[in-house]
Amino acid sequence: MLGDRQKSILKSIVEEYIKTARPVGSKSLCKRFKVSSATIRNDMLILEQMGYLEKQHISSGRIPSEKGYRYYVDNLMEPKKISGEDMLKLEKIFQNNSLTLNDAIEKSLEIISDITNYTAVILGSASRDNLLTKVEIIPLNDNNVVAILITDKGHVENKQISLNETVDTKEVQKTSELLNKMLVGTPLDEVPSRLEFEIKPIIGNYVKNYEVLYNAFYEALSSFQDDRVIHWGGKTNILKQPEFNTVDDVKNIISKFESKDMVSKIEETEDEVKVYIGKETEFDDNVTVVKTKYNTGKNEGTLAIIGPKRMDYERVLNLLEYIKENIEKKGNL
Amino acid sequence: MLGDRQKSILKSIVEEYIKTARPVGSKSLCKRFKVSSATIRNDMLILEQMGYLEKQHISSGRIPSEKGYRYYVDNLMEPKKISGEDMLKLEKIFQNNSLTLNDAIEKSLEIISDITNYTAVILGSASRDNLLTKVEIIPLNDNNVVAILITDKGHVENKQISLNETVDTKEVQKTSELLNKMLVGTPLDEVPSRLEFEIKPIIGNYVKNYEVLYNAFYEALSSFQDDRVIHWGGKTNILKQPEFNTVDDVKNIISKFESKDMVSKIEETEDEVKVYIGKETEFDDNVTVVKTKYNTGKNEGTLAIIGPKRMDYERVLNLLEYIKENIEKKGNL
DNA sequence: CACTAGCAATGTCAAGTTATGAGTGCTAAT
DNA sequence: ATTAGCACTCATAACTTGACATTGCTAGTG
Repeated sequence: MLGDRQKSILKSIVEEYIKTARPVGSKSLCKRFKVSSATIRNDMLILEQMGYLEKQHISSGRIPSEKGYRYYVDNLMEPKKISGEDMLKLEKIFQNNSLTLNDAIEKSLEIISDITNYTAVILGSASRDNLLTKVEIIPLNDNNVVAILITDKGHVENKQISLNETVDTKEVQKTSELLNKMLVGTPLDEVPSRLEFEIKPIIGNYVKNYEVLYNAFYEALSSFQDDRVIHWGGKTNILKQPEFNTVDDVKNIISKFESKDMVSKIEETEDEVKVYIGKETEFDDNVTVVKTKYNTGKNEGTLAIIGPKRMDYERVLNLLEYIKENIEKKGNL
Repeated sequence: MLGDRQKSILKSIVEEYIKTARPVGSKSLCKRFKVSSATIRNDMLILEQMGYLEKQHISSGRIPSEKGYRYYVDNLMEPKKISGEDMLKLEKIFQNNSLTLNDAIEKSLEIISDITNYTAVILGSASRDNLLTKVEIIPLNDNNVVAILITDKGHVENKQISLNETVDTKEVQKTSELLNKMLVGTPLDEVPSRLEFEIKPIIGNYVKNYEVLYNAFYEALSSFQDDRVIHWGGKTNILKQPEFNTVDDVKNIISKFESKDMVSKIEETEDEVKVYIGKETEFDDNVTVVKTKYNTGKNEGTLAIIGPKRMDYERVLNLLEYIKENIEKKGNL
């Protein structure tokens, strides 16, 4: 479909635009291809007609379209090795055995956001993937207790509970034992339904005054559902990119970062490093998201890099690939 | 110092500017004061010379200076009662007894941010004010445990710990018991030093292989130090204000919201509702922060509203006052 | 047939121009 | 003490201009 030179021109334009953020004109490519600018222009025209390039206005140079970036990522870019400098910073983290996996993940993504100037996000594992390991109920004073849930991934959730009436500590204790006996091993997102259908019918047999306690716990344990650890690296880095040069663009992306459905839009289910460009992200048309699920057996979640569509794909893909591998290696020890 | 009409003119200008965000000209005040625009201008000139008013350029109307807002807040504004509508929304929260104090605080500040379109912040109590109530150590697998700290205010912190070598569960258990015996009742910020000077010298008597455990716990418990619960309401609300109409202003305030010393800049030590305008905030020259410490005996922290200097002071002050009172009433039950 | 030289056409951008309107400061009169 | 009147200043928006970059097209060339 595309001639060799056309592919090569597309590649050059994408890479030049990634570097400079300015539309690329035909003249600037003459030397590299040893043809006249008119020839380049002819090829550019074809590339534009096929949807790989765009113009900002009739007499501007060309910039890659989303289709163009996609073609570049899928067919043209050449994997570069991670630079020695970058490698050094990351190796330090993964060779430090006293860091927990979570700490290593957070630190490495912070480094990526630092060296790339993009924004990095880590989403902890979804509640459906966490099995309840222990429920702890700790009394604070007459009316208040703290409920703590610990999951098999080491994730901890807590919620303070206010009991309308003073309840005997022993009853609280019994409830706690019952919950542990019945709920350990349950995926976090099934806790509410098991509370309702398995605990509720029998709790009266064990615990006096059970209604107060049951209601309080039901509300507390249900509220964990959509809680999710989010860790940001370089949250405002993306604002440094020249594409965010209007007030509206900046406000818009910041609002999206703070919005409630950000988690669901960013979460990745695929096991490899994937690239989503512009509309493909379903998050924001102006950005590219490179992301992957990591899974160490004990622990899983999503790693994501958010940057402009004009992203340094070769570099970011390799960095993320490298980190994913090292996380999974470390996690399997 | 200031004549009655001059005070009244200042009040009008502040209130008009709060409402419209546009400089106020002399003509627009003629009707209200039944004098000519020239007379108003003469007074404006005096107010400007005394530092209460400013001009954006030589032929613009006047806007209040920081000193002008300060004078308005201290001397001119008249406390308005909270509107019935606002009151209704807030009462619902404080009359719901099954909400914990923390939930009530969060919900009420979210409502304030909603109805005012400013940004609300809640800072949980500082670690120095939290006494350790319990340390829980929960094993996940051979190499990993979760350490959980519970404080008397119901605040929970947790940290996963990776042990380089496999350690006998019994030893972990003993360490946990020792930590509880020695540390319960300690303010959170004194935990590290007590670990070092009281636990370290004796832990060897109780626990085999204590070095691995001690080091891991030291690192984990020290990392809690500056952790602090921050809860935002309407974090991006402030961007809706017309004063944030350049890219730089938006980037600047967002960066400040994300910065590490945000907590220390916002924390309030005074027990009443206080107003900090512009430079007085020591946080950002373009904003006003209205804030107060709340203290229920069991629980304390800071409530803050961040908005433009052109803030609806009468309303915000009363809302915050109302919430503070209700929090403390509820907390003392 | 692939390539090229040349050129008119079209757009951005920055700088300069103009007209309009809002609002001030000052002065002389009441 | 207050006012009417006027010259003055400045922001803003609309328009103009010239410099520049780049394109699409056409007529040629090897």
